[in-house]
Amino acid sequence: MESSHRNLTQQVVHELGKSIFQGTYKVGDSLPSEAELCTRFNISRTATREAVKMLTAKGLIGSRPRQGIKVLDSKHWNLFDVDVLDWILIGKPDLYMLRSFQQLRLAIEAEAAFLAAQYAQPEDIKAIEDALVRMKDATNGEDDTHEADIDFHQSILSASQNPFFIQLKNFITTALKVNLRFTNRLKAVTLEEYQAHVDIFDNIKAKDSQAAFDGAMVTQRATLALINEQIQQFESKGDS
Amino acid sequence: MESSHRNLTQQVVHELGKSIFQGTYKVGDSLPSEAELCTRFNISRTATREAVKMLTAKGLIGSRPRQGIKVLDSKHWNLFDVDVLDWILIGKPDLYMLRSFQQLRLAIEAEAAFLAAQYAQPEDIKAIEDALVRMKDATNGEDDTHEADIDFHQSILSASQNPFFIQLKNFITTALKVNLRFTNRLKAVTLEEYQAHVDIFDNIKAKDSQAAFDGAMVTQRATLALINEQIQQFESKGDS
DNA sequence: ACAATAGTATTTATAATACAAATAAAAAAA
DNA sequence: TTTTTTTATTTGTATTATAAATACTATTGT
Repeated sequence: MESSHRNLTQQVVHELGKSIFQGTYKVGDSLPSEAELCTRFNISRTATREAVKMLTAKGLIGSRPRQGIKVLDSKHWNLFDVDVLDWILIGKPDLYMLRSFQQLRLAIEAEAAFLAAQYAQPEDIKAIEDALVRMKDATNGEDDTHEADIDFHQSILSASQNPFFIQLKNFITTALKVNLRFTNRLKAVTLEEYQAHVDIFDNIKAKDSQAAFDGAMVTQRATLALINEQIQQFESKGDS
Repeated sequence: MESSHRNLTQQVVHELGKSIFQGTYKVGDSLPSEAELCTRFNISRTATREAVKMLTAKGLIGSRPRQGIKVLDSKHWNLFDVDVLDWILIGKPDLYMLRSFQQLRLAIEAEAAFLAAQYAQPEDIKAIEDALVRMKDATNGEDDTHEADIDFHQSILSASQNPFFIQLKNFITTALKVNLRFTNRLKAVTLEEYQAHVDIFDNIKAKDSQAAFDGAMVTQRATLALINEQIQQFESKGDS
């Protein structure tokens, strides 16, 4: 039995949300009617309707009398919602989705580094440094590389002191997880990658915002280039 | 009577959402209990609960038995939700909020221009150009400057072909509106500003992504610098 | 045959009531 | 004082009933 710590309504929200991103219900499709959802999940109309309302609030579906419940066009989806990002991940994103993540990551993380260099407080610097230490330890197998990596990027966003960048922690975290799916290296980050992180940190600590920006940008563009190569490879294979 | 085209639940969502961003209920505060909300809005528990669930889905509030309904910490708020952005605007954002908007705008719009140069389809180019024409007309008072400006920025985001950038249209639109609040120029954009837009468009059309990026970045950094000046002025005035 | 109209059926929207579950606060016991 | 038990309050879920919206059907008139 999964996620029984959540209440009924939230479980249904999760199930339906997953279904949408797994393609069970596509854009424009009708979901089962309230009545049918009740019987299918064996719950009351109250719980069903509340679940529907929550998905409505996240921009995934819309409901009108007689017309039923329909999946809205994806332009309405709140892609930066924590739950939605979870469902994207569960829905097994493809290479194109990975690229979309990386394209926005690049934009956000470079400027976040810039702002961190300007506005980071001592405790922010410490948080970044801590994550960095754990990354180094991880290269020796002493810690989880991936978690430390996530913490590193998250603490830079925090250091920006900007609520919008901070809210994008969810997005960046999911982006890193998607990335991991494709690169699926069994072990630590390379020393080269680690050094790039250190360089960015040094520039943030030194309050050299432009250097921090440039450093992050170079790293991110490199990652994006790799993804584009993979896509090109994939597409030429498909053409033959 | 306002917003009577929406159904009851959504009206309550709007009222409560507004209240939170207007400071009626602050982070950590309890909202009135379900029972009290029912009497206050003169609606059934059904409608009340559905409204609460929608705000919960947007990350604004949380509810637990006996503890009641509380405003969550702002780090949980879905700041990129259309409704939330509306409420931010209604809540009369200050200079610091304006800066936060601008900081993220800068990151997004520069890279969006970069991607637009790479991936824009003919119809995207046309949409950008159309907006540009309407902006020029607006300098002669023939059209609404602000709307044309919004369309210009939105169509660049569309041209990126990236769902995440496209979802950020709401954010950019709100950012532009917040900006307008502070600069509150009665009339058109200056010719200088207009020319900057044209330059970016030309580079996108010429598929020179780096130039498009640089052009957008310069413009955005200039805007940010202006805001920072205003903040500095404001802060020095407050110190005296 | 076609168009406008009226009627019907289906689905969501709202209301009202009842009870269950969680939990904070108070009372009792150790 | 500390722990346990009880109690009261609030949200969570279920059920039933009715209203409102609207797609579909039948009817009517031309």
